[in-house]
Amino acid sequence: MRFEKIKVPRIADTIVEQMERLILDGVLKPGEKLPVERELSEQFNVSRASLREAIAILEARGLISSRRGEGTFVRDVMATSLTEPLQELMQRHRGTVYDIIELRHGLEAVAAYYAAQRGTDDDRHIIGECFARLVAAAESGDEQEEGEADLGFHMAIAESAHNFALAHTIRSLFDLLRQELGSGLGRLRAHPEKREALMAQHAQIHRAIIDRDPEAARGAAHEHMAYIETALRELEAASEREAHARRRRELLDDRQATVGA
Amino acid sequence: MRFEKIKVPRIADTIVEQMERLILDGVLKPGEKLPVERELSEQFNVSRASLREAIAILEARGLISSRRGEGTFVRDVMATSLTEPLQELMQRHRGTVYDIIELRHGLEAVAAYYAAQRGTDDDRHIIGECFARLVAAAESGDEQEEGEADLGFHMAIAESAHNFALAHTIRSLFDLLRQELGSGLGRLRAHPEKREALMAQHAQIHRAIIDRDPEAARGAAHEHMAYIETALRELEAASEREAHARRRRELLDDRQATVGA
DNA sequence: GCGCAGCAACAGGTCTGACAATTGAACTGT
DNA sequence: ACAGTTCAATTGTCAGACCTGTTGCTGCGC
Repeated sequence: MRFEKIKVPRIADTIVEQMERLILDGVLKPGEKLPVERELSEQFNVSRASLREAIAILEARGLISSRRGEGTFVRDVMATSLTEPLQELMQRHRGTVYDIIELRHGLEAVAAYYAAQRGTDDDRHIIGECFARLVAAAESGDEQEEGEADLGFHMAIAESAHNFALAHTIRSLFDLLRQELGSGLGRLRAHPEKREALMAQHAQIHRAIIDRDPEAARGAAHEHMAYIETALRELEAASEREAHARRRRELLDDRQATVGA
Repeated sequence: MRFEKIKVPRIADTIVEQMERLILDGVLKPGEKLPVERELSEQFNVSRASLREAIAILEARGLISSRRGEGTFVRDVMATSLTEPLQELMQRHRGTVYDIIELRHGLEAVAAYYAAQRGTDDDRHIIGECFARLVAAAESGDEQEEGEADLGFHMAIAESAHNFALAHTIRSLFDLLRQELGSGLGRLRAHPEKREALMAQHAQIHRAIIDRDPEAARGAAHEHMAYIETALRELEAASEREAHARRRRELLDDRQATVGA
């Protein structure tokens, strides 16, 4: 006979559940101030330590926010993105995106190599169609469509390598990068000369695979990813400089205003 | 004049950030048991209450999980997105082992390259120790130990590449291969000349990384994996031929027996 | 009345030490 | 060898204290 293992929920979790319910049901409205911790712990009949753990969890989920000296407040719960833990982790730590791009760098090169080596006629046909879609999207100027077509093109290559594990891994990397990379690549494509460089690289990869030239395909994929990596880094550095300059200008304006007055 | 509001981060948040970093960097490996709370709070020089809030947050984010009476453990954040579907895939399709080896082929080359390029002194020291362990295991003749030491050596290289995505992907591949590949590599090492070839390749990779020669490291890793791939395929073909010959002989024996009777 | 310094109450943040509940392993008697 | 018991380890919970930032009041001088 099988019995469920008895679970003894922690007090903090129970409190979190209750308060989550209250917030989601709208009993606790956004912006509202919660009772003070000491009072709450009395109402729940738990120690303040347990209550504080519950608050820490709720704050981690973005449902409430507490400020020392002021109190604890209910936040707007619009952003209840139920993303995977890893994605949240990546958003909090800058630089992890480059780790993934770097990994993709290596994998794309391998995928292009094998796609050129053992892709079938069907594979090449599909890759050709994806490439045509990418070109069309680029000419139409539809940002969204272009991004999707880009991913589709690379995915078609990965599939053509005829390696389950490789295709699967590349696909998961895409999933991880979809939001992060989307905006970055969008800004990248805003520069005409960079946009053309990307398209030229895509064409080169396409050509090499159609020509069944594994080495050339690998080289082209390598160049493509290297270009993306450095271009994104430059972009980030540029926007950083911009922010810095803006801060300086604001400071200067303030000073002049003071002198003028 | 505009000044940034000075922020006083809570202790718990600081701890969370540090531990997340450790998990990303692979210092805290999936499944690993953390030090007990009292010891941790001592190391961080904070009270146990603050540490527990940090733990509660990390648990809410799905990065760790703690069980009363047992301890606190690091969860596998990559598992959901990388390993899980791959495992199903492997069980459904036979012969995907070579796909995975091929994938590993590409990953190991990249890992060796970056390990040589940006491995720290500590990293090289660890790799050296793992290599020594591997050599010792090979001389002692302990099959089990040699297999583990082999994986440990490669894992040390992967971690020295300082790319969390790469390290975690290779780790999950090892988990997949551990059962499947163990026997294959064991039979491979049964042949003295192949065993020596593998060891020579390991030594070459080791040397290249210690010498900080990325290209050489990548080349050595490439050769190593290519050798394993072809050797395993030959081994399989050989045992296939053997089985075929045996079937033929059995068939022949049966016929003779029939004639005799 | 107005502006301001100082002060006090308040609220979250941290620390300490203790005890409770649970688990896994060591131990012990048979 | 095995079943049952004990025990140490570890997280969970509690109570109380003190620290630190925030708010707003109060009283003073003008």
